[in-house]
Amino acid sequence: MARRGEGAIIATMTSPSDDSDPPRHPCGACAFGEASVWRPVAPELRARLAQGFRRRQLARDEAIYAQGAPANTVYCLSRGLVALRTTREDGHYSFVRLVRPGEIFGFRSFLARQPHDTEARALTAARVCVVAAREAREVVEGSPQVLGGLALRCAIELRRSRDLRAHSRRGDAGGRLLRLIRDLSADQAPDADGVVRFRLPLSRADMAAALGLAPETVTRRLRRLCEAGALRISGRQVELPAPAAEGGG
Amino acid sequence: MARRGEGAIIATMTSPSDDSDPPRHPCGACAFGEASVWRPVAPELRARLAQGFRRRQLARDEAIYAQGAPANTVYCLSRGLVALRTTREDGHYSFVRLVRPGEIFGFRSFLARQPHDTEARALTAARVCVVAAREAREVVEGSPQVLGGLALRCAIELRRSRDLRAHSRRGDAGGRLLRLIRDLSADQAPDADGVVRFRLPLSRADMAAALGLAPETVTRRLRRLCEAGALRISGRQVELPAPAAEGGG
DNA sequence: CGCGGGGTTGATCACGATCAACGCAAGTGG
DNA sequence: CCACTTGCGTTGATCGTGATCAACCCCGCG
Repeated sequence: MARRGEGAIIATMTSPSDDSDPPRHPCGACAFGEASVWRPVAPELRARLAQGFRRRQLARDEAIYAQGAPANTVYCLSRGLVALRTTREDGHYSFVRLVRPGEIFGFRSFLARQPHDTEARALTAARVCVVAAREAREVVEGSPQVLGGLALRCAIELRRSRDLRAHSRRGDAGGRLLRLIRDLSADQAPDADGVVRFRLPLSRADMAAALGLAPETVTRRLRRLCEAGALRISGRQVELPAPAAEGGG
Repeated sequence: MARRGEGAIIATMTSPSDDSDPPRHPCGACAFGEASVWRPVAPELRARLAQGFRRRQLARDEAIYAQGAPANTVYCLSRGLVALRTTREDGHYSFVRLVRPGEIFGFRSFLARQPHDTEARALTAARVCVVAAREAREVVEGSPQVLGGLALRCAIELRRSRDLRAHSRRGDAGGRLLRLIRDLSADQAPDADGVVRFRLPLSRADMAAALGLAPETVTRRLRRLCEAGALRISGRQVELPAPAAEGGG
């Protein structure tokens, strides 16, 4: 439950317990059964929830919903990574949020009853649990605890967003970039030698958008980070050496 | 109900209807009775809400709660302006949010059941409605609609925060600064000649923190804006000429 | 009178944006 | 199999911007 580093670009939710969790309600089948927003669902609503529930397998780069689309579903990511982006009329796009396993998305539009203001797209092969808005509303209206959980997630997300904004200027681009990559590697288990090797789920343009930089700057800073020995990167392939226990606090 | 400009630094909630609204429930006394989060309070809970309810008059620069303080209250601003700021260990502080009349604050910590991560301070003489967390929780647990309203506010705030982050880099510092000042003047009625005259509620340092700039840059850009005729400013006193109907769509 | 905080000004400089060109790999179609 | 295209990433050159450090000013205040 330890709070992640002050300036963490991306924070994790609770860690998945085990996949062997018995599927007691629709969402119980995923690893986040206990932590699911739908968890304390009233028995009489369980069937209703099951009705609006379905699971979806996503290929890398597959779209989940488009910007401006009506928000008639709430999503929970059980595997993989999902990016939330917005494109504006002038063509500029920004990286709104990275969704990690166990997190829900699409709920902001669901709560506000507005069309999605972001586009959701799988960054890797992924699996999402989908709950139709109609059933979701019934469940939410029937069980205040679920609504409370939703509100809590929203509050958490709000804090994260604020932290992001506050820290978006802190330090130089290199430091922020390194932090972003470290955060992206958080799910990856280190190799035997302590080095974390993984495929970067974000393009240079994505990283640039996430950090408020130009793609060229990302390239250059990455190279400087390489030269400084902070990491090795070739294309999307990253090697992140053990952080040498520098995380004091 | 028209949505504010895309890049509005600060968005307004609903406009106050009238002060003559009969005080049907504790919050009915303020101008936002109809729009209050506590509004659809169940009759049996009204007394409970009244118990935890009180009103507070604030002088300019008076603190409402400190960063790190336990979040045992939820606030609704009925008059004046309030600033939410965070200070970090290294001394740097950031301007998290400006609270306008009709908006609630302190609810994020209330929802997350965490101590306040921001400090709240009145920027002008202000009046807040305070609801004790204990009673607030009872009301929220007893009436899902109130919780729903709270969640909605949270969702709105989340969107605002995201927009802020996405736009925080857009355009040059001068443009963002002018937009900030225009937003700050939104409550002010224009003079007979169409010029809006008001006292700036933010210090240079606050504006800098809100925009991610250095105070010196704020000073310089303000002067350039003056020279360009976009506004007149002397100390905290601002004159904002009519925006020449440039607000297209 | 000295003090202190907020605000201003000046000089300097590193940083990152921008534009343009190029490399490279993965598709695509013949 | 090879030309062609397309998108992503890289490199280079240039330039404006805003951060930083330092000094100073102004004003209120004890």
